[in-house]
Amino acid sequence: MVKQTVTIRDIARMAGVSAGTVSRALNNSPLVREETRQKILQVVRALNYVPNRAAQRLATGKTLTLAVIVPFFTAPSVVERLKGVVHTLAQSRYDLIIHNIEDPEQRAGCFQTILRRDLVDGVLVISIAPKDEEVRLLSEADVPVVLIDAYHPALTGLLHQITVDDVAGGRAVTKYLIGLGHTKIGFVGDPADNPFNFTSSRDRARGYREALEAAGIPYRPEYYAEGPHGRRYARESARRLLALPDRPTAIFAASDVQAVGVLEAARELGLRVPQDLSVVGYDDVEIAEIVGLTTMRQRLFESGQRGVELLLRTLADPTTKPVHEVLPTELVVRETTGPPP
Amino acid sequence: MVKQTVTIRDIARMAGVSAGTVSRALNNSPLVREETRQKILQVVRALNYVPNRAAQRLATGKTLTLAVIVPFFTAPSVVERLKGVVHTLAQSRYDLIIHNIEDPEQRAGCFQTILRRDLVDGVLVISIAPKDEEVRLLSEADVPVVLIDAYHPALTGLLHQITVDDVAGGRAVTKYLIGLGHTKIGFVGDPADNPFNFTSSRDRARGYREALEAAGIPYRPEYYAEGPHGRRYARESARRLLALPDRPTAIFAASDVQAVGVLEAARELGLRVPQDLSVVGYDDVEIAEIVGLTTMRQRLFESGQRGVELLLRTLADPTTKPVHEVLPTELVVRETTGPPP
DNA sequence: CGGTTTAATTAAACCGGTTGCATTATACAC
DNA sequence: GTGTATAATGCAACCGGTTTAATTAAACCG
Repeated sequence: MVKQTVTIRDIARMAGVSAGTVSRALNNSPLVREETRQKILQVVRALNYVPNRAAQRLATGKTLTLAVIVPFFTAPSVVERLKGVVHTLAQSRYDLIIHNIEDPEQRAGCFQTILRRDLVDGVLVISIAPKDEEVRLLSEADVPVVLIDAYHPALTGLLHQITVDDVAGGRAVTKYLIGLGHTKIGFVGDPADNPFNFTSSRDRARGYREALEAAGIPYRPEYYAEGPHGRRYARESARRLLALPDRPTAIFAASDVQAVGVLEAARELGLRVPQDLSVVGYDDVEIAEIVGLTTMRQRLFESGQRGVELLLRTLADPTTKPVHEVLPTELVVRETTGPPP
Repeated sequence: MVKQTVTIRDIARMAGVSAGTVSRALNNSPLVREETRQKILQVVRALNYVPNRAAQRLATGKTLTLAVIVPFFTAPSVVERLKGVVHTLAQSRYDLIIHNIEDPEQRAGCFQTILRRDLVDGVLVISIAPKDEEVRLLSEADVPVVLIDAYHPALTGLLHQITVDDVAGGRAVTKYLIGLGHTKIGFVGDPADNPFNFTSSRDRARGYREALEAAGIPYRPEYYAEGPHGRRYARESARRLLALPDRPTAIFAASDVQAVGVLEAARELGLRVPQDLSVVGYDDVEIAEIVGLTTMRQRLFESGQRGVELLLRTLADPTTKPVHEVLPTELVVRETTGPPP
């Protein structure tokens, strides 16, 4: 065990006061005479004293640390949200510890250990929708939790939740394509049932079906393809769709990354975009602008930012009522969409 | 101050032993009879006891936490390295706290506070080359530090450093272009003198000049352009280069992101790639593959991974000699390069 | 000026673990 | 059986802050 170079008692001795007074002086207690405080601060500066974090935590029960649980390796949109979190937290005095979820099994253990008061003061969860059996764990956690891009109906009113209305977004994209004149519209997304319990693709697909129905266009199962997230799998899915005898004239991809896969498939097959095929993505991450992709913009960075704000507010005032905020989306039309051939 | 629900003394009482024995049992001390240990573990499980981290830290002087200092908002390559760090650390019992550097002023403060034993046990620094005045701070830090994609000659032998040979990389790219027959080769990069003290662009430019010289091609200052990192600025730089009366037939960009900017400029000007203009990037991040960019691949993820390994090794055995590892690079030829027109 | 409030300060008891040292239980040898 | 070495355990002192209660100093009042 290594002893600290300068402790509060050293400061106390040198300033000719007791440790308690030094502590109060540093924590801006009004119980210290201004003159005494100045003397103490002088010594503190002279010795370059910084209080021991572990001791503070033990004594106060506060950790001054927050945790973020994030599936870091899944999608660029997740990184963008994380950036929002990191940026906003930089202005506060909280430290941020990052817990990456690499595979589904880690989830349980992670939730179990993290949600304890002596480890962190609060938790942010990005893009991991709780399963039914995790609801109790989350609602009974003894630290405040904020879900970003994650949602469970049973948690409304218990936790802060920040989402977008993916069903409405999916509807809007599909309606836009229908408005262009398309009737043969395909969908490429993640498996509705996936180990991380990502719900966005599922919800966007629902909006897609609703919009078709509303326009009186029958839903054709052969136009719906799902596969693991990522460009490669999306490309394969798109290949299948585009190889159909009566192939779609437009494809709605559940994310920009997948839309790029669709574009690659189109290029392989010699289809011109948007003349032969229209493609729409979702998220508006940087790559969308680069490849000129029409997409549904989400406020990714802002979602992280907002999550931190809510968490900090709750920490400052634990009686804050948990809210469910729905961030807006916005269609960004670029060069991958046009009327059907 | 909130008291913990279950403490080590509760366990001790219920198991009919002393707190010290419980502590030893949980830390696998050989000083505990197997039978006693089992009895204790049983109680621990029954009460769902987890030791208080703050108390452990205070008592042992170990924090079980590492910090990573990273300019999160600058480039995708940085994110990729961070992923390597996060992934590798998941297998250890260390927590990772992330410190984002958003602007140059934060650097100093960040280094000052982080490098203290009672905050973290070790520090990783990604892509931030120390300035001369920071060298002392780093070498006198009372925790081990590993630099990833960052380097200072005065720190050799004092800290672990993981880099690539950017000068050699720049030379190789330029040589490759010369081999294709190009003699009019431009360079688009970051300012050699930038607030974050990023050195990679500067070094790659040096390699570029060396290769030109070695081939007997005179260096033309009007073929060299620098501007803030990012696609936009690179596009502007490229526009300038391509507007020259005797414009270059190839452009070497200091990063993939910048190479994409160059491609955009070429498209604007109606130049075909690679027939009219060859473009080479650096890093091989995901976007390079998507746009079919010829580039110099770096082992980004691996650099983070390796950094963690070295840090963990040093923590386990403080006598470990600090090394300077140079990771290899590899030219990946795709569709943006060809012989000059 | 003595008595009473009020303001500052100190002393000591926490917080919940770990660990050196003393002590007791157990094993072993003679 | 006693003596001695060894294995387990208990006790209490840490670690370095914060905070309550007790104490002292300063201010106020009639």
